[in-house]
Amino acid sequence: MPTYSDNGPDPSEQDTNLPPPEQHARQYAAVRDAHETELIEDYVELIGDLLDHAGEARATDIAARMGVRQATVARMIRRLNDQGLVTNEPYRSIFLTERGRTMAEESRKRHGVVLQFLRSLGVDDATARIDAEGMEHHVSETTLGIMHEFTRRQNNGGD
Amino acid sequence: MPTYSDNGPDPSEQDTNLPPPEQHARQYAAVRDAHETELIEDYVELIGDLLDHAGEARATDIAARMGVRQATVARMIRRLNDQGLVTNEPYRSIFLTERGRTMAEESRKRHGVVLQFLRSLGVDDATARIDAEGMEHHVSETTLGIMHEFTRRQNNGGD
DNA sequence: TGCACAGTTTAGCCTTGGCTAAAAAAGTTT
DNA sequence: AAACTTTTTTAGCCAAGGCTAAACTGTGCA
Repeated sequence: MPTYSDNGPDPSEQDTNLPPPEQHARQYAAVRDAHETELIEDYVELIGDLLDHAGEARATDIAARMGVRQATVARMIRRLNDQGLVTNEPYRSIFLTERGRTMAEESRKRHGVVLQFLRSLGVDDATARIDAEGMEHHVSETTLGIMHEFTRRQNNGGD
Repeated sequence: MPTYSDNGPDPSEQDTNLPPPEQHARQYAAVRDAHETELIEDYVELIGDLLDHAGEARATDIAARMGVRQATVARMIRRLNDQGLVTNEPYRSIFLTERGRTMAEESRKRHGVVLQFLRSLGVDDATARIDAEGMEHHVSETTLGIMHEFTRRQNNGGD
């Protein structure tokens, strides 16, 4: 039976010491890597959501939902196109490529797991949505699995 | 006309519907805001840690631990100085101002709560450290409080 | 003392992701 | 069809945060 409280050696000591420099550097590098991809993922996820819910993804709607100007969106769309994540013909709606769809689906799933986890923890909906949006890109697969399991138990148990 | 934007409170539907555009935009805005401050906070936190543990904070050490070049650190130090977070004389070690110390302390605390929470959840130490580094800046006060409480219970209960 | 090396700083390049302003295309209304 | 509005695109500005290369300072050792 896996348990939640199976943490490592004496936690009271571990916080006060710094990790070795190389490990420390890898931690920050992981954060920087996440930053590089996360905006891309957010756009792709949003485009996927818009396609599903509204049937089309227009630059205006993306801009309104991202809270940025259309010019910013236009340039980002070009970048997504360059990276083979979307297809778009001038002055037409935007669609996801196969790769784009895969990314959108993964993002959506990941986002959902984090959001539900936060709700399961007892975080109110509005706060959970904001936090999930930011946390989503910094949660490893390992942690994501644990969050998923936690949520499942919480929902089964609290029935 | 699309109807997806005016969704009711029905909880089973909430995941599949998009939030209203303005709320959606505020979520992304919160993430962008966090990004603006988080690197600053990371530097200040690291400088505080180095001062505590090594007695001084040298640019070389900061660079090694952040995993960036010294030139990058040098410019960041200048920014921190401009913002009244550190004091530094040319070719000398770096120190925190009162404001810097406050920020470092808050960051350290926040970081600690998230890290311990992840450990309490059952995440292994190395993974927890990486995830905490990224998540730290995206966790609201509300959620932080809940995480803290969760950890406390877990540690008391699993004793 | 003087020289070499380590550490720091400066200068300047690149990409990203905001922005505004203005041009161009599409859509709507009269 | 012409005129007006909305949407999209393009051009160009700015700050942030990486980088390299080179200049400068300080320290330690022969």
